[in-house]
Amino acid sequence: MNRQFAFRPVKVKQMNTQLDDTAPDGEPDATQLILTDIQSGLFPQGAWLKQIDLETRYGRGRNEIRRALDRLAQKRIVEHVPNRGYHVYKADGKQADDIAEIRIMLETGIIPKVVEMATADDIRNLRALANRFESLILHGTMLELYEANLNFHGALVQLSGNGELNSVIAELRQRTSSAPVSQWRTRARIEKSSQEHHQMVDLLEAGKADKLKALIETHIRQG
Amino acid sequence: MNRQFAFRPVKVKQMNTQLDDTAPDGEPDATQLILTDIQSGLFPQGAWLKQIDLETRYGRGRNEIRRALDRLAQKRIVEHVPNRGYHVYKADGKQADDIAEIRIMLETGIIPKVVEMATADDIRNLRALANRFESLILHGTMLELYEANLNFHGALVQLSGNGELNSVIAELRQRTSSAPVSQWRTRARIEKSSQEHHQMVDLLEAGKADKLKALIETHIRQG
DNA sequence: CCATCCAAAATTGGTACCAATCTAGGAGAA
DNA sequence: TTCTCCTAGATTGGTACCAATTTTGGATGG
Repeated sequence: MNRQFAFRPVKVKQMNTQLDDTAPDGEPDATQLILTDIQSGLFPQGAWLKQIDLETRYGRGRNEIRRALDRLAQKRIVEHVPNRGYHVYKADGKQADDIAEIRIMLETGIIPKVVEMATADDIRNLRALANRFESLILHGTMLELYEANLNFHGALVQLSGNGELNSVIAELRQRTSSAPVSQWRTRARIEKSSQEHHQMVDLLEAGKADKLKALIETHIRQG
Repeated sequence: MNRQFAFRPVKVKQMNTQLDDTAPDGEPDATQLILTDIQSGLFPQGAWLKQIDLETRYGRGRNEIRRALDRLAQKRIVEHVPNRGYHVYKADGKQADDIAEIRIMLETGIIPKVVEMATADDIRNLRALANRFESLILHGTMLELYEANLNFHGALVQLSGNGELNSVIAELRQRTSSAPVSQWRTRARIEKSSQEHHQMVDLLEAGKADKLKALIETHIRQG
């Protein structure tokens, strides 16, 4: 047969490029729902996640729950014990330090490139994100604060032009901050964080790479 | 009731701390099997992985195959298209560069600590691993070489004392090297790599952190 | 009173089946 | 012939069921 490429009406289908996909209907993936409930402190460290409970809570089939739990286990957010089930991972102190160390290496490592690449628009954008975090201290929930913080750091990382880095860092952050966000930090610490966000933008604008690196290091270490 | 902690014969059960678990019977997980077949080039880039084929090939139930494919999709080694199946991810050039960049940041970032921590035993061990790689150039398969290389770098990272770093780097490596190992590199490049392994051990023994960093950077970039 | 043992209930996890969807290939019209 | 439409086959993916394992709570014996 000759016509190897007949033209047919091709239905383009969206592929899953995201890590945690959302259904096109706006129905969020069960993985994300469970993760949020862990981060919000609803499921504390060590809690057992029973499949039936999750099934009824999120209104999903057993299958989707099982898949979600397996994914969270791969990300080491929950732990799987055969024939016993899944429970929320207990973050070790040493482990948290190790992960912070990795984040420091990555988030400071890209700073030279970030300083080089940042445009005036980028800096405006970062300022907006820093402001958003600041305003949420008073009027937002802890979860919103947590996400605003993620957005700020994510935007900074994005400037490096390294598309893979974001997913790697996001994954790392998910691993530690599964500690209840409710008692994330004290109010004083949060306000200090907010100030540091603004300082970071200032240092970036001034092009002071070394001082920015040092600030990020302390910022992550105390977080 | 008063006795909150009654002593019963406790059956200790092994938990899954590894990323890709192997069953206690020595039956390897389907995820690992498929991954190896991808890395060995049996399933080339873009190939569709049909569930029935995998089922018969590995002698596993449909369920385990599905779980394995989902895990590989989470790791971005395969891509999932709804109602069409899973196919081997096509590695982008830019993406490979980005991942190499991340590896450089991490593997050079820990060098100060590695230099500080390394004992004479550690150095002997590294030499042995470098020798093993060298000897496999002649008598080993490409897959064995690939794994020996992983072992060498893994041992080096291990010296940093950062337990999390290994899993992060291992995951990164899996993402790029899903390109067929068969045509991994030319013979000349492999021999150069082997030489560099030895040089790295030498520099580590001499305590020359900066030169070691530079060598690792070029080593990763050309790999 | 306390530890041990046993049976019932609950939970996990695998297998089989079936509906929804897509692809391949042939029949029919221009 | 060449394009379009349609049916048959293949594949994916969800649901339901059931076996294996564990936990719970009470009965039994020291």
